[in-house]
Parts: sequence; structure tokens; C-alpha cells
Amino acid sequence: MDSETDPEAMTSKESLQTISERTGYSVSTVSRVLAGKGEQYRIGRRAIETITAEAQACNYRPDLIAKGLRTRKTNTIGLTVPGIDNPFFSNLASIITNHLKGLGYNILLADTMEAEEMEADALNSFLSRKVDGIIAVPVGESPEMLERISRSVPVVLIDRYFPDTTLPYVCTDNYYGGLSATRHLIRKGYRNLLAIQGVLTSMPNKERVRGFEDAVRNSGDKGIRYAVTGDGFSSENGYESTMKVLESGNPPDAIFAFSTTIMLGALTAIREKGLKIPDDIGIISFDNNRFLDYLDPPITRIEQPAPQIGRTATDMLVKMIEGSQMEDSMEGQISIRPFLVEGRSC
Amino acid sequence: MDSETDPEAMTSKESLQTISERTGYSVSTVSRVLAGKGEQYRIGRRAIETITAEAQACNYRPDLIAKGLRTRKTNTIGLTVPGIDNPFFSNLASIITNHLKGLGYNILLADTMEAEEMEADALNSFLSRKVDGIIAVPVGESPEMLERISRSVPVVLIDRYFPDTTLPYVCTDNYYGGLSATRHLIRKGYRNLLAIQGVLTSMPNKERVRGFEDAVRNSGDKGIRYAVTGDGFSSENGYESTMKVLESGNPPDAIFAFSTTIMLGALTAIREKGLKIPDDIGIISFDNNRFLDYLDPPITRIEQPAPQIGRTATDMLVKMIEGSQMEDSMEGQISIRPFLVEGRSC
DNA sequence: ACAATTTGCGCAAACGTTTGCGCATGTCAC
DNA sequence: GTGACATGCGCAAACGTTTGCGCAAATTGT
Repeated sequence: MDSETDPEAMTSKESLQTISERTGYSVSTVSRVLAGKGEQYRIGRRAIETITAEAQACNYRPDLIAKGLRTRKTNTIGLTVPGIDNPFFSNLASIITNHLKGLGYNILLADTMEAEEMEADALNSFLSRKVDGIIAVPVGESPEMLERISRSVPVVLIDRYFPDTTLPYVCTDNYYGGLSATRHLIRKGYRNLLAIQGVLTSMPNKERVRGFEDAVRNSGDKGIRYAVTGDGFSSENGYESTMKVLESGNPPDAIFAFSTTIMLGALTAIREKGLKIPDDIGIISFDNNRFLDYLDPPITRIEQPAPQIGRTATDMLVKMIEGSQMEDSMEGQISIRPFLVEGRSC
Repeated sequence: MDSETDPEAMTSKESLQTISERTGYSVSTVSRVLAGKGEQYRIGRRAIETITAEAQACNYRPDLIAKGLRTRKTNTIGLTVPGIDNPFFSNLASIITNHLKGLGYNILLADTMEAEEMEADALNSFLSRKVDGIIAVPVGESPEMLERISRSVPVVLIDRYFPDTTLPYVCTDNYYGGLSATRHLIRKGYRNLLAIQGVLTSMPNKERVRGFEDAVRNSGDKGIRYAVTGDGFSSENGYESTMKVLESGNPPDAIFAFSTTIMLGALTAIREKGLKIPDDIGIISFDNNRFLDYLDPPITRIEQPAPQIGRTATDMLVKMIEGSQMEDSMEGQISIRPFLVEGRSC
């Protein structure tokens, strides 16, 4: 009656050892019982009852550090994102964290801030901490480090990836996204298109450009003019690129911004110039954000399938971790089609 | 020449043991040298050089799990937020993660989704994982669990807190925020104010209400009317509360939304009613978000000092962890004044 | 040449688990 | 009464570290 309400239940000092002493059973037996392997190891009813009761009473929680050391399994996975601040990544992180929790894993979070050294640090730290797996939004252009890491522990890339590697990834189908955005602009009657791109070297960016250009070329309409400009997923880039073309002799009648940040910059420039959206100029963006619906006008955009990306990547990783060897049925490089959400900006 | 470029450098199999074998020095010596305690333990120059060289060559990384078991220090801290999705929390998380990284800690992230059971799960998990400390945005109204936890491991609350506890926290000075927002509205000439509140039971909410009411009462202007309505930090709440009062016999001429989400809902309602901001109705919000500047009109708001909160809390926690006992000079319950950012919405 | 001191390093225990193996005792068949 | 098998449980090693203690050899003092 007082053991279960003991006010001084120093929450941390309980161990198999202490329970063993109090119940009179050996540490091994206690361990097996509390691991739920009582039956399996033919531990008697008496023992099982006594031990579970005592564990309950003293609020025993296994030391996952010790367990991890012994079993080499930490039930922890590492997640790197280039900026948890960025709504797209925090959304991904949220999905992944919650999905992973359901599967019995905790997450170690690292923010790489788009810096390769920080990414390297984070990955090394993950290794030292013996994570069971890693989900990463890679920064930088070289897969080297990640490939090395993936020889020690399962790695799944999300959102970004490297060409010519076997590293598994799941990302948006950026080509398709570029294609659909551009087709939408063309369908709406725009004929002088400008794409403002982000980080030039990143695959997502390259794919979007490819989609953009293919859409124009395959449109069958020889009258369409188009250009690609800009460098960097920043609103400065959006602002300056837009300003430049608006003041040039050949201003576009529609802008395809490769990210929300770029779009915001463009929007500012357009407003400064006093142009009306969507009549003077149309705009379409690439990203998710609930705020986009509250802008004036609400922004038409290609939304990335963040939930699917997050869930697919997590499932994939967990399969790699727990799977009885690589199950060959597993496709390791997946891209998921984004979808158009119409605002009134084009 | 080839040991440092060994392609088969199985990144994980290196241990003090293997280095010990290859160098001929004992595990203890290797440990001491690699811990940088060579001098301190009077290890010879030869040994130090050989060992560091070998460790370098084979890219040795200490096993932090084993180290943690032995030293009872994991250099990991747990962070719970009620929704990493929410820009305010992801912003906090970002600040904390990065600040903590600089101090040599990694972070275990848990999303509690505003649910007390999930918070309890997360905290227990943190305990099992032997985190060195915890930073939490508590959900729920009862400090019980967190107080119990804080007897085992340092805990610092952020953003929200409990009255009548000694749990250390650092949060926005919500009273001051409520006060300044309301004073601003009054200064701008509004005379019929409506506050749309969030979670009624939370301290931040209560304090904002108190600030709101005090500002009106202390204004010396008997002509000012005011009311508080709503329940929940959601846009639905914002929308419905606004709709109701706009359709009532006594519509307000200014709205003080207690969060961005609430503000967005209110904004929708106002637009639907065809009212002009700020002439027909003024609006002021409470939160941070870069998007607020891109709305039409840009929203005037009380910005929370997230960076200070994050950094202060982190420093506080680390001091508690590493400090030579509680340094008495330490004030444990801190609130930081938010500041007004003017848009054109009132 | 011998004691005292310093220098350089290793032994072994400990952290809290898990798990292969094996030892008692009890039960049954004959 | 003996062998065979089932039942119930414990011993001890192992995971990779850190660290108190202490021992041997080298150096110094006298």
C-alpha cells in the first residue's frame, strides 16, 4: 500500500538489479520476464507475477542506453534537414516524427542550415550515437559522405537526391511538377514565361527546369517565349530577378517561381511596379504553405506531397532496418507526383 | 599512404579495443589519450603520437552509447513541442537546436500534438534514454508529471508555464504583449475592441486577456467598449468568432487576435463581409511569421522574442546540467517582453 | 649501491542490459 | 530403482567505455 505511492520514488534508480534483489529472482529472470519473454523461457507463473508486480510498483523503466549497448539497437533514427525553420521541412519533420513514433522509434534532429560541414558533423554524430537509420535532406552536391555512411547504417534521402547513385530516396517528381505548372500557365493563355530558379546544382531545381522547358517545347505553340533566371531559394533572388526583367525591354507575362520564398520576392517586386495579378502578370509557385491562400490573390501552386514523402521514406527506412535482408521487391528510388492547387494568381 | 584511404574502412567496427591491439597499448591508455587526457595521466609522447595517428587513420569515433552508459552523461537533451508544424515552434526548435549544438548537445525531438498522453510518453521516453535535460512546451494544465520528472533531470519550460510551481521557465511577457497590442489599438482611435482568445486555460492566454482588459481600464477613456470571445488557437475559432460578432448588433471596430491562426480566420470572415482593413475594422495579431508582411494589408502584430526565449532557456538548462549545484544567482522564472511590429492593418 | 621519487602504463571493475548454456529438481515410463 | 525428459531458473560473458589504483622501470639523490 505504500510501495506504490512512495513519494521518494527516485524515478531513475530502479534497475533489473534492484528488482532482482527485492524479489529474490536473478537479474536474468527479471530481464526475461520484463522483456515479455517469460513464457518463452519457461519462467514460472509465480515468478512472472511477482516480478511484474514489483516492476509496476517501483515504476521501472529500462535503461535504453544499457539496452542499446548490449543489443546494438537504439530505436533512434537521425533526421537532418537544411532548416527546420522552413515550413516545408518542419512539415516533413512533423510527419516523420509522428509516423516514426508509431513504429517505436525516436528521432534525433539536426539542422544542417544548408551547410555541408554541418551535415557532416550531424551524420558523424548520428553514427557515434548508433542510430538505427538516417533520413536526410542532403545539402551539397556530392553523395560521397552519405554513401560512406550508408555502408554502416541504412540511409534514405528525401526531397533531394543525387543522380548516378544507388542511395535510396523519395522525393517530389519535380519534372512533372515543372511540367504541370508550365502547362497550366500556357493553358491560361500566357505566352512569355519566366522561370525563377533556386539552387542551380540541386536535382530538384534541374528537374523543374527540364519540366519547364519540355512543357514549352512540347506545347506545339511556336509563339511561346521563355527564359530561366535566378539563383537561390531566397526572396532576394525572387525580388531582384523579377525587378530586372520587369525593367527590361521584354517583361514576361507570367512567372514560375520555384519556391515560396522566391515567389514572395517576386510578389514584392510586382507590387512595387504596380502591376495587377493575374491580369498584367500571372504567377505560379512551387511549395506548400497555408498562407498562400491568404495572400491577395491566393497563389496558384504546385504542392509537394509532403505526407506521402514522409511516410514512404519512413516505411522504407524501417523496412531496411528491420527487414530480413533487403527485400528485393523494394523499389529504392521513388518520386511522387505533386499536384496543382489553384489560387487566382494566374 | 593506403591506410588513410582504405576503401573498406568499415566505419563502425573501430573501438578502443581494436586500436589497442594494433598499437600495442592497453585499452585504458588508448582511452585516456583519445580523451585528451594524455598529459594529465602522464602518457608518453610516443604513445600519444602512435595512438592519435592510428585513431586518425582508422577514423575512430567513440561509441557514445557505451560512453553514456559508463559516464551517465549522454549529451542529449529532449525537446517537446506541441506541433513542430507550427512556425512558432519550429522557429523555437531551430534556435534551440542550433544553440545547443554549439554547446555540445544533440536533441531528441518529440511532437506532443497538444496531447497530454503523448507528452507523458515523450517524457518517459526521454527518461529511459537518459537525456541530460529537457526543454518542454508543456501541454495540459497540470504540472504534476513535469514536476516529478524534474526531480530526476533538469527541466526548463518554454512559452507556457504553470502558476504556483517552482519549475523554471522562460516565456513571452504575455501580459505586456496584451497590454501593448491593446494600447496600440486605442492609440489608433479604435473604441470597440474584441479580443479573440486561444486556449482558455493556458497561462499565456490568461495573461494576454489580463493585459487586454487592464489596457482598456487604465486608458482613462470611459467610452471604450471591449469583449473577449473565442476558444482555441485555430483559424476556425477566428473565423466563427469574427462572423458572429460581425453579424451581431454590436460589431467591433478592431480585433485583437491572439495568434496568427486566429487572425487568418478572422481575416477570411472580414473579407467575406466585404469590410476594409484598417478603415472599417482594425486588426492586430500575436505571433511571428514572415508571411504577415506579405498579406494585404501587412498585419500589425506583437512579435514574440523567440530567439531570446530559445537561447535563454538553453543556457539556463545547460547551467543546471553542468553547474556546480544550483547557482543561486540564477533567476529561474523569466518572461521576456515582446515587441510591436507595425503593418498597416490598424 | 640503495632508497626515494618520478615516469609510463596496465588491471579490473563498473555502468545496466541480454542471452547462450547448463545445472538442479521434479515427473514419468518401465 | 533407473533412465529419459520436462520444468524452472541462474551463471557469466558480452556490448565499449572510463577510471581508481597500483605496479614496474627509469631516474634522481646521497
